[in-house]
Amino acid sequence: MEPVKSSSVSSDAHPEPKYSETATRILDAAEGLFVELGLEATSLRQITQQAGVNLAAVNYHFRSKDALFEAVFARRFAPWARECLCELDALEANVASGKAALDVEAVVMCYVRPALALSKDPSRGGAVFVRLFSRVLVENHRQLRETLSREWGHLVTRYSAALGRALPRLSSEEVAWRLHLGFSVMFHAFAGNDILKLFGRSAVSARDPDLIVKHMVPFVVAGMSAAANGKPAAG
Amino acid sequence: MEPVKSSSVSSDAHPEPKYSETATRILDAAEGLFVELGLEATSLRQITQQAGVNLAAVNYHFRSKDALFEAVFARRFAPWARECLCELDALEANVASGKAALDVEAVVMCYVRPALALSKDPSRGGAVFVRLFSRVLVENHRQLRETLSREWGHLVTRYSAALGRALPRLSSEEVAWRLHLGFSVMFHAFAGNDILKLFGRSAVSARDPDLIVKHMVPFVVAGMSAAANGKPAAG
DNA sequence: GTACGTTTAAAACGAGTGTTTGAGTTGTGG
DNA sequence: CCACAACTCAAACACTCGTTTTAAACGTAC
Repeated sequence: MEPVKSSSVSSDAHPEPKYSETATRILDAAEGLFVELGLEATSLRQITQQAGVNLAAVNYHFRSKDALFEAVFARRFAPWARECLCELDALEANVASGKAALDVEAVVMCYVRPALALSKDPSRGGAVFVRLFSRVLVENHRQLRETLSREWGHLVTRYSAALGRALPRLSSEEVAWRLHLGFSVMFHAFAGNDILKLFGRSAVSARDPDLIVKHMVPFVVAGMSAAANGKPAAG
Repeated sequence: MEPVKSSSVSSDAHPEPKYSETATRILDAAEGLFVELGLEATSLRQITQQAGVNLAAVNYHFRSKDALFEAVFARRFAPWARECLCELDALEANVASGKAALDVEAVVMCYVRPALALSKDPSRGGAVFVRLFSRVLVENHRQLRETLSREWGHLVTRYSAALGRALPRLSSEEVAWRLHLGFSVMFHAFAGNDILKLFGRSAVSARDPDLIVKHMVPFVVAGMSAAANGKPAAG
């Protein structure tokens, strides 16, 4: 009676849940509407109408609206997180074998490359998922806390360790701040959260992923590598 | 019959609308709930209950839920925008009279000082409003487009011109990108959007405004002042 | 006192929500 | 053929939403 899949983001090997065509259509429609209108403002009837399926199908394939939201998110998040980990593993392997230097830019690129690949691949959600991710961050959805915090926390720990090795003269507290600030830029830049635009047109075409990377990486690398407390803050 | 105030953010001089005590209590309650739950997820009944007023009062003092949201936002935004403009005016006056140098940090501080003052002043919404602002940015609320775009656009033009003078060797397109990226960090840092935390605990106590400024300003100044395309992006 | 504009109170309205039900339809294996 | 899943469908459920309506209380001027 109930085909409800287990909704862990990824437990061990590759428990990637396979969805039926109807379920996939629901996920696709929901993904687009959630990012455009928000979770609360999107009704199941809008989703099923856009997906061309019956209303009850969403409660059949998924358990509830909240569970659907979780599934929408988990479907995209897990592969992307795996890719980030692969980048970090590759970097550390290359550093260990002397084939690469562990500098700030190398760490930054371990995040930029998966985000760039994701942004350019519509079959994995493309930029839509990145925007959904940023909404989740700001809106603080409770239902994703447990699902996310474990995997995400692991990733953060890895990035933090790598950046700490790239910035050996900084205290661990300062490394944490650099990571916090640097990831803030990268994350919101990929999500297209253009504060300068704010409903108007911007001087910056902030939606082309390659352009974003081109201008963003030097900015982030310079910020992360800034001299420790070169100047007092409040002048 | 209808005490509905004009809801322009600020037309000319100081048309600061004065609200009755009931209306103020509604605004305060709505502000907190909107930022905590989001616009759609917050019901008028929650607002009026927390404010200790009757349900119909919100449709009497304001016209509708959307108009209330606009009023909540406008009440905080206008004074803050004025403060930003004052900072820019003061900087340019000091530069003109030779009392100050127009460097990147000076421009950054023209944004940081008002944001810091606002964050530390609960009587003007404090950090709550900054978080509301960031929700508005990400959620792309239609009802604020017209209200905001004019004033905000003016502010952006001023900051852009100032930064352009502080970075004379950069093209105007690159200046726009620096402004975009720098404001992204500052804005989300003040809003407390901690991507590293993401529901878990963070290594960074990202909610103390003074600490934020201390670590953020060197980061942003270094990023904005980075050498133009010092390194190719994708390796 | 009466009259009036202002503000609050409680109840009701119609529309839309997430969810459930139960019957109907398909496809596959014995 | 039948049985048994997997799945779809239309209708209904109980509920909450924003908004409106109606009546009542308040202060002030005549």
